[in-house]
Amino acid sequence: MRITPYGRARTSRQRDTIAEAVELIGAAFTVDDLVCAIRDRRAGAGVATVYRAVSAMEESGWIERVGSREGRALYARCRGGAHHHHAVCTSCGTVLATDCPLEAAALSAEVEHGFTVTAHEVTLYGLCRTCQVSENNAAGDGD
Amino acid sequence: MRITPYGRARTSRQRDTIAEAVELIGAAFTVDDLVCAIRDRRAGAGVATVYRAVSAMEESGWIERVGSREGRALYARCRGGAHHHHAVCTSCGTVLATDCPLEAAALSAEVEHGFTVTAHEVTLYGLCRTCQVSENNAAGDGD
DNA sequence: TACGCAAATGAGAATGATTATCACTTCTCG
DNA sequence: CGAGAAGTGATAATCATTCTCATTTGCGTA
Repeated sequence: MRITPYGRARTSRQRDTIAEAVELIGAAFTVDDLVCAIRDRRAGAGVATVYRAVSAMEESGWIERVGSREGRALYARCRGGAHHHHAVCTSCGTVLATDCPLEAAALSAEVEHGFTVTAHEVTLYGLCRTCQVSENNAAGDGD
Repeated sequence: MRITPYGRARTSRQRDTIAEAVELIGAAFTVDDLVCAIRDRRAGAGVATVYRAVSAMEESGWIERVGSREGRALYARCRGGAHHHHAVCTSCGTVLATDCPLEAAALSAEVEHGFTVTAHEVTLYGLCRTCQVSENNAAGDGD
C-alpha cells in the first residue's frame, strides 16, 4: 500500500498545491507556514482548506504532528515505518528522526509504579549541524 | 531557598485558595479545573486571577506544565530537584515522576546527526495502577 | 460523454483558551 | 499616614482552529 498525501481521499488543485508546499518547505511547518507559502502560487487555498488538507495528510500518515511552536501546531513529513520521534532545529526547522528512547523508561514506570504506558510524546529541540556552524560564524556580531 | 507557591511574589486570599486547590486536586489539572474547584469556596477568584496565579506558580517552580488535555494546558505540582518527566494517568490524572530517559537519545542525535539538544519534551500517558484495577473490574460492563 | 452525488472549497462566523486593559483595592514599607 | 507597587476582576481583545453553508468539482457509472 503506497502512502499518498491524502490517502484514498479525493485530490484537487488546492490539495496538490498544499502537498507541494510541504515538500518544498522540507522542514517542520505550521499551518500558517503553508498558508504563506501558497499565497505566492497561482492556485491559492483558503485557510479552512489548508486546515482540512493538513488533517487529511495527518490522517493518511503522510505527515505527523511533531510538537508546537508559539501556540501553533507543528507538523513534518512522516518518514513512515518504525516508531520514532523528532529532533526539531529551533533555528531552521529541520526535522531529524530519532529512535524511540522510551522503551526503558516505560518499562521502568511499569515496574516502579505499576503504570501502564499507552502513549507518549517526545520532541527534542536544539540546533542542527548547519545552524550551529551559522551561529559560530555569527558569534560576536551582536544583534 | 525554600520554594513557596508564589516564590517571593505577594500573597493574597485568592492566591492562597488557588494554591490550596492545587494541593487538594493532587493530580494533573488545567486552569479550568482550578476555576471549578474554587467556585465552591467562599474566597472565589476571577478567571484572569487564576491564570495569573498559575503563571506565578509555574515561574516560582512550584508547579510545572506537563502536557495538554483537549487543548487546555495541563499542570502538576512540581517535585522539585532533579530533571525528570511525567507519567499522566489518562483516567484519573495522577502524575508520576519518571527519570529522564533522553540522555542516551540526545547523545545519539548528537553523534549521528550533529544535532545539539537544548530542550526536550517527554510525557507518558497511560493508566496508573488504581485505574487499571478499576478498568478490569468494569470490564464487560459495556459503555 | 453526460449525470449524480459525495467530497472539497471558501468566506466568514463561531468557538474556546489565553492575554491584555483599566479602574479599583490592598499590601508593604518608610 | 501616604505613596507606590502589586493584585484583582469584569470584560474586551487576540489568535489558532473549527464550523457553516451555499457553491463547485472530482470521479465512478450508465
